[in-house]
Amino acid sequence: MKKYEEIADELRRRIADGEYAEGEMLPDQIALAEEFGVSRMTLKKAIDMIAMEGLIFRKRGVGTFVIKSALWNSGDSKADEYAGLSKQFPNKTVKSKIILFDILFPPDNIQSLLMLEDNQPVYHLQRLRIIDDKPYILEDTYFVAGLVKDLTEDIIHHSIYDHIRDTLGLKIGGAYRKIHADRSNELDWQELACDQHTPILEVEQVVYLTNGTPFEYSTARSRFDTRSYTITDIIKQ
Amino acid sequence: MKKYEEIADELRRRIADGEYAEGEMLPDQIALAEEFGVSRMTLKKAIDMIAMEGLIFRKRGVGTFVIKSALWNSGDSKADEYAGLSKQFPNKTVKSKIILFDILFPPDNIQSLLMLEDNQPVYHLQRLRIIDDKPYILEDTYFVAGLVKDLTEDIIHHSIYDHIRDTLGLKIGGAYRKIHADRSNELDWQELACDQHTPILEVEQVVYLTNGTPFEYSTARSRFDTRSYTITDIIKQ
DNA sequence: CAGTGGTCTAGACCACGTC
DNA sequence: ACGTGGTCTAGACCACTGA
Repeated sequence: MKKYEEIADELRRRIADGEYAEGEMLPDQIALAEEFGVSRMTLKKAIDMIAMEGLIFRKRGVGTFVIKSALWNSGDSKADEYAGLSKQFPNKTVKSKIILFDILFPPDNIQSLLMLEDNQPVYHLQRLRIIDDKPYILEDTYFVAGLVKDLTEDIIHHSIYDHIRDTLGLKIGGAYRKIHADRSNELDWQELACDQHTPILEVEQVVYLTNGTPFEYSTARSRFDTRSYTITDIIKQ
Repeated sequence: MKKYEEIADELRRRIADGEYAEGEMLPDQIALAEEFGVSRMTLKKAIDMIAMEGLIFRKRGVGTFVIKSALWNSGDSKADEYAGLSKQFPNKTVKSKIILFDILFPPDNIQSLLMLEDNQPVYHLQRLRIIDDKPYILEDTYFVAGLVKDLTEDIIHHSIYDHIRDTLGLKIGGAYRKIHADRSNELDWQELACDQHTPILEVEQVVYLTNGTPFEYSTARSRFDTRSYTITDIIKQ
């Protein structure tokens, strides 16, 4: 365990426990460095981390303070987003209905978004994700077949991301997302139990590996009254 | 100008100009530190910055590489989001129609989101933002009156965020956002030129100062076919 | 094994706010 | 003037990868 991570953990704990109360000033960096027995640079790295998380803020010439809104506290680790639905809802039953599973050469727009050549095939997968027996998300996904190998019927019924991460050993680097509202289409009516005038929330994304190679293009559609997308945005000053 | 910012700028330029091509390895940190005449710690800080922006990735024991998708390149600085519509569309005419402007004690849910006591009033402002003479966003905003002072008819016709930042000297720290799809309501029909069955994209947010004090709660509604919300998400490894 | 990036040090000086 | 956080150094050692 790196020293700055250990120190950051301890500082997070002190804030959560109220040892450093909201709005109050922390001890200065020199005092903290002495307390933890590290150099000031190392201590500052720990401080930088929890500042990025939005727990504290700093004023040069004044001090370091606990931020007032513990609102977006340490609870929701962003990594969950890529862990799959089963991890996001540990207390619910998550099932999948496979609507379509095929391998093919992608249409032009998708080929270009995934930066593919003409001879590179993709898996095309449509799944309805069902939570506690209610239809929740209608996924339409294209995976680059050369990267996301060995997709089987068994895997697509469970967590594809577990397979990508654990079996294939690929590392996810990030995603580009676009969130729309949309009119519902025939497939929505069938699968999401809605009618022609039900608004739909759609999350469209391209997901990349750490080296910048795109490996997935997908859209995820839900009824307007079952899902919303949340973001906490902290400005780097 | 800080040294690590200067170095980061230069490295960004080299990547943009193709001097370091996509997928290629950069010189190692010691060589770069010597070239720029700085210590390795300072050079690494510059490298860290552009890695967070998603331009490069690193493999310990191997090297530092230019990421393949220069897609989400340095173009779109996120700070724009808080600069107001007039800055986001510099080539278009941005107008505002004031629908409602009032000062009052907020309803309970908003009082709690803004962490206010019973005796703290808020401004309530409804504006239609018009771009190139087309209705675009219907804003419904509550400002904490104790923080966002001296709102006048003149200011609300132009940029409120300029007033907050420049005149009042407040520093924005971040925001918590929720993005929904919704059915349209009567006000939408009137102001956004749509009918009863037009889906609406709504961005609901609480905006905070750097010390964590919330100062704004707002919703921004648009027709589904005029706006979408984009995010680039880079995972810290 | 050589070469890479990651961590850490003990100190120095600077920029800023407050008194 | 003083105390705060921000930057920077010159060097050390470690962890990992690939030949």
